Amino acid sequence: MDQESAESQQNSDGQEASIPKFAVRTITDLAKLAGVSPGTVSRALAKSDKVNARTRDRIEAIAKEHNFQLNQMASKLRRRQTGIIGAVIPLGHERSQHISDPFFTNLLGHIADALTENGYDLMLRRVIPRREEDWLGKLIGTGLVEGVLVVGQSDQFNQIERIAQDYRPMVVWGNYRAGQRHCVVGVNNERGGFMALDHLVKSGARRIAFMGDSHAVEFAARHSGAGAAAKQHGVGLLNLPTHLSLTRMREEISRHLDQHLASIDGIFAAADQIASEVLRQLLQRGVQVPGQVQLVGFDDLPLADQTTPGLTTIRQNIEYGGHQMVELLLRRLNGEDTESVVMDPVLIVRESTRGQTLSK
Amino acid sequence: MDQESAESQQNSDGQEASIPKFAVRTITDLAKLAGVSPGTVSRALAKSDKVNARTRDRIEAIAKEHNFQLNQMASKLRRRQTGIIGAVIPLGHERSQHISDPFFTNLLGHIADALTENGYDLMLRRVIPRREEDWLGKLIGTGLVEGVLVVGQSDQFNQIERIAQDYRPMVVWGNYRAGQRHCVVGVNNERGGFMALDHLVKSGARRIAFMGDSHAVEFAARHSGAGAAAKQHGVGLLNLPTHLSLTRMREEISRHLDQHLASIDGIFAAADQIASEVLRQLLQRGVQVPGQVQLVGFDDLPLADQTTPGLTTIRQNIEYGGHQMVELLLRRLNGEDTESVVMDPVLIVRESTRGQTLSK
DNA sequence: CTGAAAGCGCTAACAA
DNA sequence: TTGTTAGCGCTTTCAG
Repeated sequence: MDQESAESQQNSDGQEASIPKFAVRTITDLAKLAGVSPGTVSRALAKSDKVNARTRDRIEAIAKEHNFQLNQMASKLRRRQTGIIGAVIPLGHERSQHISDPFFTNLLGHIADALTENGYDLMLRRVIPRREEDWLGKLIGTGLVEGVLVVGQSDQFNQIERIAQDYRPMVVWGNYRAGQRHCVVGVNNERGGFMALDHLVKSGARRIAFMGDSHAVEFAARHSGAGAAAKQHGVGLLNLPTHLSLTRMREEISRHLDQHLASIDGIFAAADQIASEVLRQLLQRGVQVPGQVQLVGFDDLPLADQTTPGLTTIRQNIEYGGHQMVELLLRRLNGEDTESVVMDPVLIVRESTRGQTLSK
Repeated sequence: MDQESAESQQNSDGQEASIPKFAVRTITDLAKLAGVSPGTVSRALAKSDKVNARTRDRIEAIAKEHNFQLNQMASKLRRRQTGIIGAVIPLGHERSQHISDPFFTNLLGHIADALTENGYDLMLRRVIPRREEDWLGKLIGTGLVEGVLVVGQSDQFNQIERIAQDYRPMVVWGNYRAGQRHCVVGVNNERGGFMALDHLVKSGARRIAFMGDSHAVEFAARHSGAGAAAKQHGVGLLNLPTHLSLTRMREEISRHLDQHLASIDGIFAAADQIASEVLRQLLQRGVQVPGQVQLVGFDDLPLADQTTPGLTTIRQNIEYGGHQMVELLLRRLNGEDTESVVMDPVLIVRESTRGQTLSK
């Protein structure tokens, strides 16, 4: 219908006074300008070698001049590849919707970088599993994403496992459980928990409390590992449930300390943020750390090195983990079948314990 | 060609033993099963009222049974709407690629929530402007995103301004400068800086240092506001450049303190993370806070309330800011032309200063 | 209320 | 090396 107006440089509506250049939005527009067919333009822009170098350069020049960019939607549809990876953070174990665990946001940063390096884009989604039943299936089934990275298992182990049965390109950050189906990257939480408690005992603590939220798989594993170590050493382990959201955490810790401070000399906090708040409340109460109570955290976030005294903690290599997740996903996208990666935790001794390094 | 095999339930390849149900991937497959045309299926799935309620229910049932989901790529292409918002964090002022300012990741969380509530998806991209020349244009021009949220201006004010000239659906977190073109949401940094310094002076400090990275627009504004307050009170303001990346920050602060500690009694750190590290190093050196040196931060991150002594700081309402950004973007997507939003900073007095509240 | 038909903008055979 | 053609899977007129 109005193709003939395409060539005309003048604009009769008189709106745009400046440079009435014909807007070149489609590959066909560009083809017309270059005097070639759309197919050739497509090949040129894809830097295909099946096109004359000279024409390619010419087309590229025109494209740049009009700063033309391919319509990704169309391209992706046709090629049946989206180049998009979905990252989803399930918030099942925290009612508070707005919690932002610095560990996860950190991990996400590394994931984003690794994906970008490999030419993929990242679609981020935070979901409250309770509200949306089939949160994973809904993300996957639409054909929008080529693969999925799940950041944290929350309390959704079974749901993830179910999806993994017939969906390959998925990698999960979390805890590995023997015989599981989905490909997971994470630290050996059980072992980390064991090390934390072992270190406390070897540093002289005898009446030790665990603080964390055992509804989340990873925390549960840390608790279980700590329990094993306690048993082995013949000491008890008091379980004091504590959530991650700051406001809840505060009052819970306060209550825990009110009730149990007198009878404990060691605390294993299942996350550094918890440890940091515990430390603060201990100091506020005039308790000596590590003099009266020794304290071990988990994660080795930057903040662990920022408190006074510095926090003894169990390190997870978050950067390595993020890159590992992406690499495994890429392999899976490629048809390979990858094993889970369980990283060894490392004990970092700072000043919140009396400094006995873990004897191997 | 092979349409006739569609109806057949048996699979001659003998691969899948379990439930050889015909895979229904396209709207056309579904249409066949339901005995209607693709168009009707499309309408039914879109819950259009131009379709018989009974047929709609039937189609929905079949869809659920085969858990069919629309191919988003195709749908988006056809409707010329992607439902995707791009969020981009420019990392221009930090060489270190892997910095993850907790303030921004926090903000991002709120943005993600607000977008989800409005049915949009979020595509996240972190860019190093130096490497990619036209980072904003490249994100916008592809038709992949319907709008863009820029999280932090970094040192890219001009680039953003350039794009804003002819691209409407963009909202930026950052500093407002009179007469600027792009729509920005942020706190009045100049004023915040003023308040911080004013508070230090009113609390008795006279020889005050500023620590921050003035290459970033927002920090520069905080510095400038602090300078104005200093001038008004007739005190000096020492500028001690300090970066955000932890390793650099550490040595810089250490050096600053080596050189200037003797001659200062107040520090305004342009971000809470800087303040927190300053505090740590001060305590380590046995300096009394606020006794010998008073300290004010900026942001009011959770960590500001976690240090001992607690950090006096300038609060930005990050949750409100995130929601505001999304709301403005939605309005712009709707054709409205929105003004920038400049929020008032709030002084939060804790223990790192001697506690004089800002006289109004 | 439903079906037929025409594309969204691009890519990939297949010919020339 | 280039042009032509046939769709990717969906939505949306336009008839009926």
